[in-house]
Amino acid sequence: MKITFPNGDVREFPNGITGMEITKSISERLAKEALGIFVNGEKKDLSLPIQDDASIEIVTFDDTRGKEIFWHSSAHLMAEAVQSIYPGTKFGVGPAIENGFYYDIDIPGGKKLSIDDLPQIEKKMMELANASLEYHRTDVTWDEAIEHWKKIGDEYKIELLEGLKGQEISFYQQGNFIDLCRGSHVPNTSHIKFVKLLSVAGAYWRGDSTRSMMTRIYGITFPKKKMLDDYLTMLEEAKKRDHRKLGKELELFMITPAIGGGLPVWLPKGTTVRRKLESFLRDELIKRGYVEVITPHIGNLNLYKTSGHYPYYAESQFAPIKVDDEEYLLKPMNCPHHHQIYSFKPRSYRDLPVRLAEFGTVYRYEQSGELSGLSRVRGFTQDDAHIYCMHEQLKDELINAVDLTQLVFTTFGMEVTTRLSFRDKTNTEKYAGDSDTWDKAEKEIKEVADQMGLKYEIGIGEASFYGPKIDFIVKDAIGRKWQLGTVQVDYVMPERFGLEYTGADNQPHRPVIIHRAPFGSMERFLSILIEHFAGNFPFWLAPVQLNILPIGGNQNEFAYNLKKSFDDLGFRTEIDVRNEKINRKIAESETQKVPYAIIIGQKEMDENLISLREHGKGNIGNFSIDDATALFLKLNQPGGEKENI
RNA sequence: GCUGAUGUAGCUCAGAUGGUAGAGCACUUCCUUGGUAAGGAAGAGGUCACCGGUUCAAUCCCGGUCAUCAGCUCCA
Repeated sequence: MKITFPNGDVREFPNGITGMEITKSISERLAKEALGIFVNGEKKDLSLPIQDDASIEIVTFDDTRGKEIFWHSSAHLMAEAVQSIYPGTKFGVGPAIENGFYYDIDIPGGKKLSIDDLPQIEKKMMELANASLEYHRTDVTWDEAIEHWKKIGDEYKIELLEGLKGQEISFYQQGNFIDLCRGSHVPNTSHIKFVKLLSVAGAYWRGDSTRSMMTRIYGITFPKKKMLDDYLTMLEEAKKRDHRKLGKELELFMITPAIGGGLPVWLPKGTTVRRKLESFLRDELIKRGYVEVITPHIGNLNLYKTSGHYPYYAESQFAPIKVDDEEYLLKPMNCPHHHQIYSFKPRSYRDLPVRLAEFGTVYRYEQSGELSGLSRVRGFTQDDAHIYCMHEQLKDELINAVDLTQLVFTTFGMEVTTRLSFRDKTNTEKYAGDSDTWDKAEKEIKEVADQMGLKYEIGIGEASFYGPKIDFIVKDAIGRKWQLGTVQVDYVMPERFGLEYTGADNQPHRPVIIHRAPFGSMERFLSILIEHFAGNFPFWLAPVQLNILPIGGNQNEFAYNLKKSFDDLGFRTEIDVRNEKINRKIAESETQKVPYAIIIGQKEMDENLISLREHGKGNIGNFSIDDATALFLKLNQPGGEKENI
């Protein structure tokens, strides 16, 4: 039979040869490192005989698909270790994930693991790995399978099997551990050389909060020690970027139970950064024909009944406030207020689009377990806007809104993924509006995305209740994904609020609304931005831009005059005239991540120069005050740091 | 909200089997006037998260609350 390799080579092999035998014929080294084989694109075990002409691809740990097989096998290995330490443990699911694997387990007697139990499991895993146990596949009938798991009494596996009726069923066994599994797996456990179990946490069975809580163990394994060490170092480095840590160290924000969990308070330095972001965006809004509005933090409950938000999200809102005979809600979003502004006066087709923008603070009662730094909070400010337009204008407006969002991400050099968030058609309860309108809106969004050449994934069930969205998603320092920017199409609210404009035909028409927020939430955006820059803000955003450090008392007057001239130009300048050595002043300036330290000694005074020290770089030499000022002025523009200096 | 863990000085963390606690940094004062990442000394600073219970005695043991962390669920 003919076997085709990824590079196009075709070689002849006897029928029934296994993947491993082919691998060995290529090289001993590859045979050692091979973890799996793709036969005609299908993932298979290397031990499986190949019967017919096929194209094959052998994967190692260098390949993402190889890692997936490796970590999936590691999950089985961990399960075996757990089973041997805690006999009678029942197993849920144990897949490979982006970085490593997990297994959901249920230990008899309701025992819950803690992080202290993990080293013991790791040790057992290494023991089993060293025993070089083969992963052996057995194809079974559904009846055989169900009988096996009933005998063991693992209701989780039984439930999984119920969903697999009529499909091919296979077991995998290594050592004493048998699992219901589709495969494939690495040849034997000896490939798994280094293991680190990272955390243990609860996880609902089948992700359903009404069902039992299992124990989930997260872990990662590698074939080489250096890989594990590098990964752990990377985790450590990531922790240093954590915005909650940097927020404290750089005095950007605080969260205190004295005010309330999930209610961040912006300290002076954090406020500076936030205001700079706001004015950056405000400048863009003006260029793009938005007008700014301001609306109150609370609104009559009836507004939210009209919009439908109140019934949809009653659980996650702060309780209404009763005043006299009326009830008010801390506003959970800005839209209904903006709709009132739209309705303030009759609108003509000539007025459209109307683009109302507001940095609007909203309050949502998020579940306590969800609160996290600035990323998930109960009070936050959206860079919100609502665009009311005619249907003919919709696509252009969507393009403009997406373009603005992209400008934000490119300005900061952030990596984003784009998701078209569509409804889940099977969940009719969740969505307002009729199905045809939804189809139309989703089609329009997709057309815009395609027209703009966006690379996107489609998220079924991710739409909001009133319409589909284009969402922009980024990862934080420790790899968690967060939605930032969003652009949404809404045919529902114009209907509910009876919004109208008079057309050229002198007849009333319904506008379409675009909800959009390029940053999303200022809080969440800042959290990502802090981590993105690891606290090293570009000059134009830095809370303190220039730190003037006189070497001795004789230079203080010169330094103060210098500070004043920089202050007058609008730079954020600090001066350190403490009776301290210059090394200490520099060290503290570096720790605070101030972009430039300006060092003034007798030499500089004599020559009327300043010595510049760039954060993270060190001394960059002496400059005339004019040259330095020109540099700072250039850097003070958004994106200015990207120009070569 | 759920599972598990954690909560000691402004920050980062030690600590004792139950007898009211300690370091480094920061802070205050004094000495040091210094050239590109932390000079020296002294001092001050704590209801050991909060509320109950057990005990002669609780920061430590038990229960509850709040907050934080990891994850699950949720996210207009």
